[in-house]
Amino acid sequence: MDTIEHNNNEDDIRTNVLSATKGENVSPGVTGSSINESDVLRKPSVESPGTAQINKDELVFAHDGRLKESSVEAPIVRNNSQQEQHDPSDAPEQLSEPEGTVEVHFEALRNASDNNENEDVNSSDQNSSDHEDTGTNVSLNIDELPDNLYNDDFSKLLEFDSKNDDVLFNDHNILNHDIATDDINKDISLIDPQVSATLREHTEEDVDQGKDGSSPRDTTVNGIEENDNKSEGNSHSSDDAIEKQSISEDIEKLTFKESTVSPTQGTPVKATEHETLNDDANDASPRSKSTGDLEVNKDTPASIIHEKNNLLYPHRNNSLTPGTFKPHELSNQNIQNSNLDVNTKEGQIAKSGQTAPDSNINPSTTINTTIPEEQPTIFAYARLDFQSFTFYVQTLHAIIGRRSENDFTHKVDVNLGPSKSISRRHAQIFYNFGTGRFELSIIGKNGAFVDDVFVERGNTVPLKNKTKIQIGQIPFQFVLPESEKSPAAEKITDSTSTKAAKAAVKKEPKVKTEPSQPKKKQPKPAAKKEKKPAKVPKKVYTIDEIPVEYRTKPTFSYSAMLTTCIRKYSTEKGMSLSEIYSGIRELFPYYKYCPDGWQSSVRHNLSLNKSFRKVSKEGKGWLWGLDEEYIAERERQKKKQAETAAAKAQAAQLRIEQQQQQQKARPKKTVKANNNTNSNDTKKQNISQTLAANRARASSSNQGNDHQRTMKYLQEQLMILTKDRKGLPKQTIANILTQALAMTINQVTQAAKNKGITGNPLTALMDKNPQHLNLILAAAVNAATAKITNGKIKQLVDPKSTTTTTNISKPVSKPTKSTSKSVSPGVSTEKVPIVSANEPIRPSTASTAVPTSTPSFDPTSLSRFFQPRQQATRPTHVTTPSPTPPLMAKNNTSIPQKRTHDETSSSEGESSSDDNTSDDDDDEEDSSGDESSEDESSEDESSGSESGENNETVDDGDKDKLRLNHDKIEDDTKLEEEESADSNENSSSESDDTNINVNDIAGNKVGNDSDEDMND
DNA sequence: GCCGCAGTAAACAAGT
DNA sequence: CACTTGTTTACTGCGG
Repeated sequence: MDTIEHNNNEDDIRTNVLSATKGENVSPGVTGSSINESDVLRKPSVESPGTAQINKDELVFAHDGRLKESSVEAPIVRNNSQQEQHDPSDAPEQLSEPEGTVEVHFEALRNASDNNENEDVNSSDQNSSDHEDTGTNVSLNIDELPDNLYNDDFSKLLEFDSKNDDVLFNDHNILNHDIATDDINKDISLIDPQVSATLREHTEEDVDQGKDGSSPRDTTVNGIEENDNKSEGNSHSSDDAIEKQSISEDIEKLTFKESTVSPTQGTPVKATEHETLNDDANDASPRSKSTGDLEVNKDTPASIIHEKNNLLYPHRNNSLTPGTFKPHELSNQNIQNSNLDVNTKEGQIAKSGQTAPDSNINPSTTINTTIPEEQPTIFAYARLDFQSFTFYVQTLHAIIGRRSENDFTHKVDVNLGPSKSISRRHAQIFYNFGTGRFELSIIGKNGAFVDDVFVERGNTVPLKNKTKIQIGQIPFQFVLPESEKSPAAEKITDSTSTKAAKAAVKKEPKVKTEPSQPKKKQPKPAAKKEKKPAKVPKKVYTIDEIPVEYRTKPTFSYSAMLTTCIRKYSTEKGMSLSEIYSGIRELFPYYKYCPDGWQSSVRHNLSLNKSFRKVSKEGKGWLWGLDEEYIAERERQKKKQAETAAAKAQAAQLRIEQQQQQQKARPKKTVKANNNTNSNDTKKQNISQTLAANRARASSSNQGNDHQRTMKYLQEQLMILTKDRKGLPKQTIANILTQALAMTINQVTQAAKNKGITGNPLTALMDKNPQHLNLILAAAVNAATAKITNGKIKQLVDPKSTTTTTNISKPVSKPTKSTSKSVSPGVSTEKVPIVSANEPIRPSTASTAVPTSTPSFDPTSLSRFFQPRQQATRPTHVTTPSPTPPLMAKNNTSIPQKRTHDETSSSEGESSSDDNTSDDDDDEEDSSGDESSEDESSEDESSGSESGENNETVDDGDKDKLRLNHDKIEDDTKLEEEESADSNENSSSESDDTNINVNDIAGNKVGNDSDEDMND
């Protein structure tokens, strides 16, 4: 049951730790508890007691972010509690901090939001030193921020649709609403579909958070493994699952079709088996009716179930072959088709030939009322033998529960009758591809007995052949077809650990049932074997399971990630490999969901890259650290190169300009003597130099300026907005502001990102429609206030009163006017039309593109500003106020197959392009920049690449700044920009996680940004 | 087309 | 024996 994605011990353990104390209410982005990641990480061996680990199902993503396998055994079941969490209605609660703590630990938030795992962490424990410091050092990470504000208004504000552009830039709508947090989450549905989807995903993720850490093995209870993870991870409330499904229905369906398991493929099991297996062989008993109370769900429209299944279990390659049971006569097709019938028609035997829409896709559950002998074999994955009837599991997922007479929204596949002791959704049986077996997730609050062992709600246990289950007063037995018991099957399952097994799993895990007993009689032995296979390859996540923002591979190079990770989490002694893995997962949740393989790259990088060194030895492995000197040195070199390049370029530019002037002066004269011969060369030179210069300039000055300017503006506005503090203490205010700022940044950027908008939306918005930005800020402040004050104060500011007070001083250097032209050459040239989800919005582009502040804002202009770069280059697009630029729409559409270089380059690379240095290097250096204070300070302006980074990660930088701001605020609530000289390294790594926050990471070059911010 | 860099994969060895 | 860790090598793709 332990299908936990990371089999790896330490990692898992850590993650477990993180997820362990998952609070009951895990709010996607907001977590009251603060977690010290580093601490968490450091506790390698801490086992999460009783933590429910979530088992995520398998969705395979290629390392590059492509979806490799669609197969999803949907871990549909999850704890109710979790479900509740997901429930939008709960959201308000989520907002409030559990502990009523006024202080918001951003770190925790980050963890929570980014890594759901963190949420799990006990708030109390987790508030570790780092966070405690937060009082002053409030670090904002984008990640920390709740991905979504539970506030209609807010979400509205963030809608970037073409149609939303207006909204975004026009206040009126917003003003009409109360930003009271009460409304929060009121209806996610109102939110942009994407957003809502995101929300759901987040929630789910939250639920799943623990999964990474999932302990390799499940705890075994009397031979029954309790897989909390699974239960949580796998078990999503069916409702949620459905929702998800509905969201991605189409996609899923497609996938599913590919992966469709045809019953025919299965090894037929002979009727005899069935009989043997089934003591009750008399399945024949009229199913539901026979039992009286028991009913096979007819209510549940089979179609729904089918769909669900399809969606949930779209295993392309993982084909689980149903075995055959003799009793019924159902041709394969019939069976398939019949499923629906069965479901729909109560008490009736499925009839062949009936075609349900989806019938061919998947076999569904069937109740067998007929006498076995009379009937030919039935193809089914498993069978539930009740006293008076038999339920054939022909789908990979079946819900067992009490059908509510009135409420038809609750659908159950197996109706256990009216007894109130049975929840409407009391349990789910589903096939876990990860573990290669059927599992039972207990959803009902009253739990269930499995093999005479009580299983509480939220737990998932493996189902072996003849596993006895009792729900309420109704006992039944889970029976696998004989084929499943076959040694072959066992082998497959057993060998999961091996590559072959993995491959097998991916391709065609035939009957991946548990290695149940070769002999039916002994289910227990099977259990034994199960343990071995316990190590499931890795959990494969369905797209739906993966939060949108984590579907794309981070643009950071491994070296950058490693640098960031080590900076953030490492102690003097260094970090172990497993810790590094965990750290990366924390920082870049993408790696929680993607298939393994990246670890190899990590190791490769550690070994190969001189930026990393072995610090000390621990056990069999080394503890890795950074070679700051090397990094600094490299950074310097890059800087130099960049500078020289910039200088060159500038010189060239000057020359050109002079030439032009001269030409103008004397138009007649063709070309200056200076270069007829070299004209071409010079041209080239000039162009390249110009580009370089522009880049350097743009990145360093413009971007930096924009960034700073934006942050400053936000700070100021926040300060203004919160003039009336309503008696809240400084600390609280600081926290609120921090959070609000982070929320704003996060939300805006996220929204822009979702819309495929590139550039720095914040800056653009600030320039274009500061009023709107203020509204967003106000909403964020209120949301943050409500959250931080636990709802005591719902509205700290009146959005209506927001006004733009400050003049936004734009750097002169910026190309103000034509957005298209203004775009820095370097940027413009970039190919990437599409912005990957991950791709941080480039501030630089946006900033540059952003026309100088214009008094009147054109709502439609938003699209212009945030157009993908390519478009940006094109004047036409820019000029045309197309409400919905085609490109923009991409958002979630799909998991980027690969992170395109564009993305990477665009987000990070763009800046780096100047240097040409590999991203990694840049990143590293950048990060290293933290190390070397000089670099940082200087870098801000000088290094184009870095600046680019900054730009890229506006959010990050913003966050950093936010943090700073908070500090400032706390101190005096003054906006003074003086920055205490921060010890770069220290601050980054230890004193404040803040410096090197996830945000930073997200922003690619953490170090620089943060440093800059700090310095600035 | 060459070169360098980065990413990926694989093989292999060593340690636990 | 299985797994992790670390190193090395080879290959590929991209960009300059």
